[in-house]
Amino acid sequence: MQSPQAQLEILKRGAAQIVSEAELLAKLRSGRPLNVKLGVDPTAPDIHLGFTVALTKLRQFQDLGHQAILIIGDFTAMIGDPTGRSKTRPHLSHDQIMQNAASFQQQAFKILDPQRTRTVFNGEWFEIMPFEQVMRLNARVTLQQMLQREDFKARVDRGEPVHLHEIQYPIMQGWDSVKVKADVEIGGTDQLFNILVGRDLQREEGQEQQVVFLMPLLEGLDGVQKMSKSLGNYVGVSEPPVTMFGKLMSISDTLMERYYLLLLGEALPAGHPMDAKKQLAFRLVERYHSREGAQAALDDFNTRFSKRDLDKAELPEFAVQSNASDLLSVIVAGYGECFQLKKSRGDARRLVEQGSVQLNGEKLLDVKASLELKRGDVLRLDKTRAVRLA
RNA sequence: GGGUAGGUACCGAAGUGGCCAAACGGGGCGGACUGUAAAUCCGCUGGCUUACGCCUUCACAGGUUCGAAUCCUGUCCUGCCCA
Repeated sequence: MQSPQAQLEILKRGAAQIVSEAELLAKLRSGRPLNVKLGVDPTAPDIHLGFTVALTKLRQFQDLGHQAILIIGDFTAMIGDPTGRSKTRPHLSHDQIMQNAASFQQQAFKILDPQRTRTVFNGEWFEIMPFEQVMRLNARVTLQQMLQREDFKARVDRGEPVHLHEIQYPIMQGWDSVKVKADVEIGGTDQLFNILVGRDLQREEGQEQQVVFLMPLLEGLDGVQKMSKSLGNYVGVSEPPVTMFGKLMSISDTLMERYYLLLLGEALPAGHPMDAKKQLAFRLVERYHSREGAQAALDDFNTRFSKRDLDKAELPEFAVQSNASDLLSVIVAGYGECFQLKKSRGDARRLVEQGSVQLNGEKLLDVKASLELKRGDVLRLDKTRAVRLA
């Protein structure tokens, strides 16, 4: 094992804030494996790259000999973390949450070392917690503290509702830390308050306090808001190689620099930005899939976009129904069957009229023109989607 | 519980009896230009329709009216002030 000082240097890389470094160093000096907690609410079945920033850091702790404690917030997910949210989260059923949790764990272990990971569900203690204890924990946090939080404050200022169950969230997250005797809790910078509550509760319970270990939040594909499923600006780790590659290629140059730092832990390489971007996409696809998958995605990207040669690209096969002879029906069916997208005939008409739809490279601008489709024809639907007729 | 202001399309927001499928902004999508980048310009953005037009929508349910997002009644939800 590396010296405490050396470990600290490695761990600090990429971190946004640590409360405090001195405490962390002291814990590292104890020589025992530290309990490093990372909590996640399985509100969605997929992990996206934003969350991998914290997971990657947790893995780093593991590699240094520490114990990861992955808390699956099956109970807290029903409340929904209000952090950074401008609205109350919708309620999820417990069944749905457990399904999400299962696929979540599978994906998390693409990054974590299962040998050094303990997974716990917080429903284990919250489902049976007596109300008396709930009250006692609530006595630890003041209304003023909650109102100072930017997310609640903004909602109050805008005259939007803040529900009481939402302000329970930090307390619950803090109690998780007590239950697992966390030495360190990793989270995004928006988790500062929640993690600090954990420290309070631990002290109250006579435990050693956890170190707050914050990672920067990763911006989503739009480059502005943080990556989140609900904003649709995410890259999921279980998305197919070609999709993942494509999404990464669409980011802006400035965002690419962030991704290099937070996802690869490196500086942006010199050279043409596009080459750097291809390299970024390649390496991330390789990490979550395979080298072959990454190579195939790169090749596909090159033929489809760099060479604009749709004819040689891998495209989904689409069998046109004999009764769907008009162009709009073909387009709508193509979106539905090959891309699971619901498009209306109006959407399809717009695409045609605006010159997005092409047959073998020729724009089809006339909605009502008679169609002569044959096997092997390439029908381009929009910038990123095309099908081959079967 | 009392008073009061509200609930409009993905979001914000105008509209207070017909000219409203509903201004405007954001977001999104498409085209041109590119490196599936950024910036810029143009177009589209409830459903069906080649089109005329038709259909469903302005919290929900009823009602008044030739005609309702707009008026009335009830219900649900939210902010603010008072308790």
